[in-house]
Amino acid sequence: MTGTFEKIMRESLLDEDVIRRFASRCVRREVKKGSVLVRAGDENHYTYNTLAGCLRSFVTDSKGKDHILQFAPEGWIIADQENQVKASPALYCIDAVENSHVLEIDFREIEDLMARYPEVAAKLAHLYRNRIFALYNRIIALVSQSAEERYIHFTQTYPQLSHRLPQHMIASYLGITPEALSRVRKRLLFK
Amino acid sequence: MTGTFEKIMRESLLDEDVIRRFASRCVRREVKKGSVLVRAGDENHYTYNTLAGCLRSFVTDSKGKDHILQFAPEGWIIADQENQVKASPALYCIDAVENSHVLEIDFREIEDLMARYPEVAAKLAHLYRNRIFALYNRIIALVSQSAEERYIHFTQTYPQLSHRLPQHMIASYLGITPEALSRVRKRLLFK
DNA sequence: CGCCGAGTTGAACTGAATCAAGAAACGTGG
DNA sequence: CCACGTTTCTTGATTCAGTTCAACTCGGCG
Repeated sequence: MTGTFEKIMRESLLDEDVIRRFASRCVRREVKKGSVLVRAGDENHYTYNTLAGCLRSFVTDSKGKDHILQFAPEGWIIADQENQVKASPALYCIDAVENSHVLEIDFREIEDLMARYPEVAAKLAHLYRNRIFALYNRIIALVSQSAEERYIHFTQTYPQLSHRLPQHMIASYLGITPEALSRVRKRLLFK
Repeated sequence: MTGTFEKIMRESLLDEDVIRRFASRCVRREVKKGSVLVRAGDENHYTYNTLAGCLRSFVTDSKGKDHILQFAPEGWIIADQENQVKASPALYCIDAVENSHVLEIDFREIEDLMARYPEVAAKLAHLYRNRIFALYNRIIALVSQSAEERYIHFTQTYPQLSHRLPQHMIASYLGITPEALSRVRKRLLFK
């Protein structure tokens, strides 16, 4: 199974040995469910590409409550890049929701790649842009929809994920409590 | 006053005549406060770069309520790019919050620029990435903070904007009602 | 078998929405 | 420059979605 960055590089028609050199600097890791890849507050230089399984990123707020920012099932890229760009400690935690295979990539390798091969940067720009669309949609959902509407929308958008993930994580992602989600689901049974 | 894209092209050391050609295809427009640049549901091919004044983008939800997604004061870029990438009608409206000077850029010009000059794409990738950070922070704020906390954070992050904008627009951006914001402000006076 | 995390259910509470009405600020035309 | 109508902002009363806290069930796993 080949990583997302490799795929992008290949689509950008980079030399095979450039790709190999990049790939050689990525570390394939097998991580157990629950293991932590990035801990908030620590220094962190890695971006992860899930090959199998599922990762997530989350923040812990001032009241000690967790909020899931993103899930990263197969093929997804997940990272707390903000701390890396700004050279500050990690803001988010990243851990494994399931036993997973991941590619661990040094952030500087990606920066280097973007600087050296702008065609890769162009592809990443499209990737980023799509992420922006998704985030705007999530913001709209948060400000305009009820918990029930957001849950329905989630199950429709990510039908596979909504079966794989524990309910309390979905609740956290949707910005509601596990109790509230439980009640929403109960209500939906009668519809 | 030169546009943001021009600045990026110049930083990317593109030929002066390429820059001029791009600039010649942008339309400088003077828009009155309240005038609508993009109407949801319409076809739309433009990205806007505010030179002076302030624009905003917003959605109208199923209950007829507006939600502001973004403000674009001087130097900012604003667009509903999702509809353009997907060749579907606009999802958002964009209008002028103040009398403004804007640069109207055909989306295809930008796509073209990115395809032809990957170094520009690389710069845009960084721009997009920063937008992603901001959006994540906004999501975290929405799920973890009270209306009061979000308002305080907004005034600290955008002190200039928080004075220029009408209160009900700030409320809309924060995802609360104007009444709620009015009460929050009253409460803050006693602190 | 016993434990522990996940999910459910109930009851009380609360932050913000809603609805309604009034006050203040604004700009537009005479 | 004033008068008017239109937004914008404020304040109060009520309602409601979702939180909180606590107790209980269930299923898996050592």
